[in-house]
Amino acid sequence: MAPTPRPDSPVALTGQAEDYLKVMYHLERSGAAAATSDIAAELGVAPASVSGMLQRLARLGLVRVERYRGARLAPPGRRIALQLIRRHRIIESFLATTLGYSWDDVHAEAERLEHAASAELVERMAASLGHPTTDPHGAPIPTPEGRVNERLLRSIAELRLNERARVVLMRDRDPAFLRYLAGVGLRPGVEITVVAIAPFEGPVELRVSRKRVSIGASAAGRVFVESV
Amino acid sequence: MAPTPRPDSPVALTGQAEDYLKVMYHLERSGAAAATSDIAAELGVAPASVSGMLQRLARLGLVRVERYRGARLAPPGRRIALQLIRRHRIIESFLATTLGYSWDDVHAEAERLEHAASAELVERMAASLGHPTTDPHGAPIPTPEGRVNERLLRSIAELRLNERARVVLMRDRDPAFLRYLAGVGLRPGVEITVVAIAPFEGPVELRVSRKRVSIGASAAGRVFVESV
DNA sequence: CATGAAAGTTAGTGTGTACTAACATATCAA
DNA sequence: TTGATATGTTAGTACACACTAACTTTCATG
Repeated sequence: MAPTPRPDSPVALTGQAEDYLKVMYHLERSGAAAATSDIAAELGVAPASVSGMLQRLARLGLVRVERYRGARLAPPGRRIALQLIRRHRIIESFLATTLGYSWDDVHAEAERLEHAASAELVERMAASLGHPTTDPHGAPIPTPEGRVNERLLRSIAELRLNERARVVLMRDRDPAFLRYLAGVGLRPGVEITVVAIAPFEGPVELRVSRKRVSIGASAAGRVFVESV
Repeated sequence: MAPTPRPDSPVALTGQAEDYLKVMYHLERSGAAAATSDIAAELGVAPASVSGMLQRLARLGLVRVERYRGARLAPPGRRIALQLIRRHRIIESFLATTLGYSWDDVHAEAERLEHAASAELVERMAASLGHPTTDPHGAPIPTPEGRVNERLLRSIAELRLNERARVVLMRDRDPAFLRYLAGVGLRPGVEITVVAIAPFEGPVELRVSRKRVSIGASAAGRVFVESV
């Protein structure tokens, strides 16, 4: 028996396979194909495992792999990823609203429940929340069919002076780097404003939740944001 | 990596292994050791698969197997089973109470969620329900530590005239038989009263939710009930 | 543009969980 | 007591998913 698929999923995927699709969706938001090593870092598995899974997903028509240069979601894979993201965001909202979870705690719980919850459960949760279209971080919740209107992703390095934006993801696998970013307040969901840009690939100065922060140009190139 | 265990489980078991323990718990309630074929029928797997899993669970100290004559839960296995049953019953109650599920629909959903929900989530649900000690069918909800006060299980054939009892489980693998029982109203949770007992292994007449039902002695021996 | 580092893939292996087919044990009935 | 039947186990296989080690491709840079 395959490991407990949900009854309503179109193609019966395991939770692991779903996670690969979700991670790929997030990685692709910055425009490029999802790199094997980025997927691996995001999921905490070895790159070799990613190669294997991508082949399985390609066989199912969910992703398109270009050997040695990353993979992109095929439309059916993208739909599944978006439905998973819908589940995730609605479950998070529900747990926080109805069960008094703090916003830091919901993520891990939602991460597991999103693979077990049926479409019906998610829709009941959505209904009890009044069918929200964004989660409390402002991230849009895809429709049940898997449509979203997500804004263009750019890196901080591409922003203009005084521009405001919301941090969406970090494109880096180094935990020390991620800790550094979190330490200065750069976490997904946070709003920033560009206060100054030094010339010649110099540092970018930001306002991050009322504090001034200066980060190097290369760090700025790895933190992705969307317009607000 | 092991397939996504919950962070709080004492021994990190997969959802499948947990299901075996749960089914064994229910089967053992009628006193005898759980038979390989009964576990197989309950889980919808081949008996050979059960033999294999029982060996793995025995290695973990969760069950004690007597070759060719069934298996029983060891105390740690029983504790895990009871915690799973707690999860299940609280999740069912929560879905029905808070999200408007009907009592027929909750089972399948809870069946999947019970493996994904953390102890914290279950306790939050329990708190929001006012820490119930029985589910709406009257079945007792084990404590978080895995204690219950379950009444003795007997078959309908062992009941006395006019005795009332609640159906708990059917000890049979034949789907046609199970359909027949469901057809006459004999389903887990239903209350029955013995109205007449024919002598010489004759049929037993019952009142099942306001209707009179007569079942054969051998069928009566396979439907297990608890006192109310 | 050659080359070495970084990134990706393949090969081989292990574990969990399932299956079927073949064999072993238990049990009931003659 | 001895079979026949029901029940249970082993052996061999498959698939999903992970790993490490070894190999290949890409790409940046001297």
